[in-house]
Order: sequence, then structure tokens, then C-alpha cells
Amino acid sequence: MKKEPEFCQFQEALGILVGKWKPVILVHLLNDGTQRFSVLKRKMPGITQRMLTKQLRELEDEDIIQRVIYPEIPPKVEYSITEYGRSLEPILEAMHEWGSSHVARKQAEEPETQEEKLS
Amino acid sequence: MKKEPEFCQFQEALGILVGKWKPVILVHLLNDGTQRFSVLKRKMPGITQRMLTKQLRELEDEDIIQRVIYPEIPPKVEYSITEYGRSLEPILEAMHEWGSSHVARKQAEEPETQEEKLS
DNA sequence: GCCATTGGTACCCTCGAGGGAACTATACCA
DNA sequence: TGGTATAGTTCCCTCGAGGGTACCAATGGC
Repeated sequence: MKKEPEFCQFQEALGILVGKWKPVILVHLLNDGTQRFSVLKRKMPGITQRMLTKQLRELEDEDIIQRVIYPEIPPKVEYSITEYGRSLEPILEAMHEWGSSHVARKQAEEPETQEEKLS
Repeated sequence: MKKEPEFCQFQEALGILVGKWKPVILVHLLNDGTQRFSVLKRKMPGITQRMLTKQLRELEDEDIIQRVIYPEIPPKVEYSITEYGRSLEPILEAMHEWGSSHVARKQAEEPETQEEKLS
């Protein structure tokens, strides 16, 4: 069952984090707390219902987020981070930090991007 | 050019780390230091030349690893982590740590896996 | 002359993530 | 009677990551 002794554990984390929208969803839920579907959707311009639903389901299946359905008639469904999901925060933070400096580095390396400012 | 102010920075890190083999390559290079192509390949059972070359090139393009060619005749090429690549270590560590507890958790949740031991 | 070794490249294929568009149910509002 | 809102689902399509296989170049060993 185990493949590379010890090595592949991070694949577990990666497997949960990859997906174009999952990290964004998690950050939103971590920052702003419990939110309903439509609010999340509005905060992620470009995502479709289909995609948002799918990503949310997958996160729910992994017990990273929680889904609460209110049986009202304009339906209401609220999503929130689970205790367990919150344990992913260090990873997201590390990635965010690294990503920021990576972007800064790339901008420093490519001064051609500055052309616009020269005109 | 920027999409979600602040949010998408971790995508930079994810973009580099995803790829079935990249994290494994990085861990090998981080743990065991400079290594030549064939050694890396041997350490990753299941990977093909084509794949290893591809993943290494992509990491090199991002300046995460370094490629040194010795003009000998059975060719010799050595790969090593760059200073910059080493800055990814905290992320890999965080993921590894989380992944380990995730695996432990899954095993605790699914005692059906124990069936084998009951026979 | 033939094979092995090393680090590749070239070509082709498969499968699934991601995504677009349309449809659904139910109640309220005008 | 028709429109709006919410949270989905269903069907279909595209594109690229991953992968399999074969080939190459240059040399040393038998």
C-alpha cells in the first residue's frame, strides 16, 4: 500500500490543495468564516456553479470543510472550515509567503515589464 | 495582470510543486545533495526518462534546480538544488508533516482496512 | 562488428481536470 | 402569468499532463 516509504506523504496535502479553486476557497473561508454558496461564488469571479459545487464537494469529502443545509425555499447552504481543515493553514501561509517573494523576484528579473512605464 | 489581489500568490508555489514527480525530485536533491541523472532515475522507480527530463527542465526553468553538464563521453549531468530552490523547503516540510498526520487519521477512521488482520 | 552505457529527443496516445450551457425545484413578488 | 432568486445537476467538449516506445550520438570493451 505504501509506495515510497516516508516520501509520498506530501502528496496527500498536494492532492487536497491542487485544483484551481480549492486554495482560494480555503483562504476565503479561513479569512471570512462561514459563508453561503452564493457569497463564495461572488467572491470568485470566473468560477461557474458547476466548478464551485464540485470543488466544495471534494473538500467536504476530505472533511476539510463543512456543509450545512437550511431547508428554506430560496435554498440556503452554508460552508465553513472544519477544525481539521484549519490545520492546513500553515501550508497555505508558507505557500503564500513563498509565492509573494517569488513574484517579487520575477518582477525584479524582468525589467522589460517596465517598458510601459518608460513611455 | 494581477487577478485576485493578494490571494493568488500561493498559486505560484503550487504551480511549481505540482507535477507528480517534482516534490519527490526536490526531496531527493534536498536530502542527498547533488546527483546525476541516472542516480535520480534509479531512486524513482516508475518514472521514465522522458518524464524525469521534463520535470527537471521545468524545475530548472524556474531556477529551483541547477544543471551541470560534464562533456565526457558516456555523458554526465549533475543536478542540484539552487539556493532559491532551498527556500521551498518549509513548504515541503509543512506538507510532509500534514500529510503524515492525514494518513494516520485516515487509517484510524477506516478500521475496515484491518479486516485482513482478522482472518 | 556488435553491444552497453548515458542522457537525451521525437512522436503518439489516453484520460481526466476544467469548463460552458442549459435545465431543475420551490417559493415569493408584481 | 411571468420573472427572480438559490443551489444545484446533467451533458458535452477541450486541452494538456502524464506516459509508452523508439530512436540518437559518442565512446569503450569484447
